[in-house]
Amino acid sequence: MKQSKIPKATITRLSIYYRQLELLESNFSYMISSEKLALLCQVNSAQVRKDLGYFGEFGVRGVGYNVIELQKEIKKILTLDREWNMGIIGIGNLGSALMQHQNLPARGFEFVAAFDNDPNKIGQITSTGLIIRDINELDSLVKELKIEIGIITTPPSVAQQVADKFLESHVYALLNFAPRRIFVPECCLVENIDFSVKLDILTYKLRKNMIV
Amino acid sequence: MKQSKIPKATITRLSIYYRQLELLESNFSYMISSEKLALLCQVNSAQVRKDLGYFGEFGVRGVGYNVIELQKEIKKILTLDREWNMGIIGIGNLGSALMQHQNLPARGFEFVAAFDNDPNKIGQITSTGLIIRDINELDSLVKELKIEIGIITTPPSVAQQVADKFLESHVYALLNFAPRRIFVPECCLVENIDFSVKLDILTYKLRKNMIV
DNA sequence: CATTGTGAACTCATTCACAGCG
DNA sequence: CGCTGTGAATGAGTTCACAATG
Repeated sequence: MKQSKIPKATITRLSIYYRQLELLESNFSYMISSEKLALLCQVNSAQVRKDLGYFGEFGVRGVGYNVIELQKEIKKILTLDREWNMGIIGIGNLGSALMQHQNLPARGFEFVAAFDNDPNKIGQITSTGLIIRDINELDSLVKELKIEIGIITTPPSVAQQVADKFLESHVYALLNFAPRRIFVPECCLVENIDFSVKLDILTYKLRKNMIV
Repeated sequence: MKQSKIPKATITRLSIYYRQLELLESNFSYMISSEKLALLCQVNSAQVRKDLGYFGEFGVRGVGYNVIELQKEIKKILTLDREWNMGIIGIGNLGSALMQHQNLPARGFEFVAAFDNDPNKIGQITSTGLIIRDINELDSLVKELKIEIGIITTPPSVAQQVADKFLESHVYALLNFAPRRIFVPECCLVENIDFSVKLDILTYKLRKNMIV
């Protein structure tokens, strides 16, 4: 393992390869070449080999990669070979939708606590059986439930405050769905998911491609 | 306008600048320097100037950019200066959450039709007042309502079929929330939003940063 | 002998550094 | 004088091309 400067895009692609491998396994594929996997994931085959090459030699020359073995390796690389406890703040439509997402628990991501600041919501039970808590309880629940990942599904106006709360409670990995950049110290990881940005990209390209 | 090879990331950032400018306007800021805007958007100031430079000269040397003017320019670049009609297929939790999203209509993105294949859902009214339609009605409604953007919020197993349906109906810009790559011809635009990929990135980095 | 693994070549993107200008 | 606009320098990421090999 020569962990020399791994492109961020490589990690994204590993995640995509992984899901494709799950699919291949469920179709009883035994081996796969970088060429075929690349085709399925819509990348270059050299890209697949290089991405994997950052972490080891997982293939057999002249043959390809064992589907199940490669899955296991990527699982290890991405640290998906364990459970991750997540807390979510902001139990609106989006937050509720995420909590009900079937795929997440299947992949080791578990919502263990839900928070909101709306007195009408606090105390209610989510469809997945969690009691909606007051944000003031965050600190104690993070400790008790070993929450390591924070999900922000609040309106943008309070996203920063919510991020600060997570930090105070020592949750240093955040997934931010609010369409606003949040500021965090060096030690904290943030990934943003902003679908209005994606819509903007579509409309830009639509005009540029002269489809419109 | 010298549209010579504009990085895709530039478009993403323009969208981010735009939202930041909206915020600045609501705070009654009149002018902003590339330095300050860069700080707010967490990028390099030369990056801001270069991104804008692809499309024109919008600033005043020695002074900066007029907040309202720059907004207008970016709006034009991203084609946000008009309405976009969207159809959505897959009215589960995520689909419902998206339709209720306040920000989208405010920015010109309107859900004008909702589709599902579940007979129990078809005919029901969404919280935003749309009748849930059978997917067979897609073709006629695309024409009638001038749908130009398709949103896919189905389970991954049917994402490809749904994409094909959109293509048959001449919807050539798709936003795919299903965690599966979809295959489309050259002429069609796809943007993927896959939050489990983002979670995988977080867990990878968590271990790498030795926070865990 | 088909396919991996990988240095080298290339392409794309970001940042520097400063001339140009209001 | 201060900040924009931009060519030039640097850096990052992808693809090529082929030697290595099960």
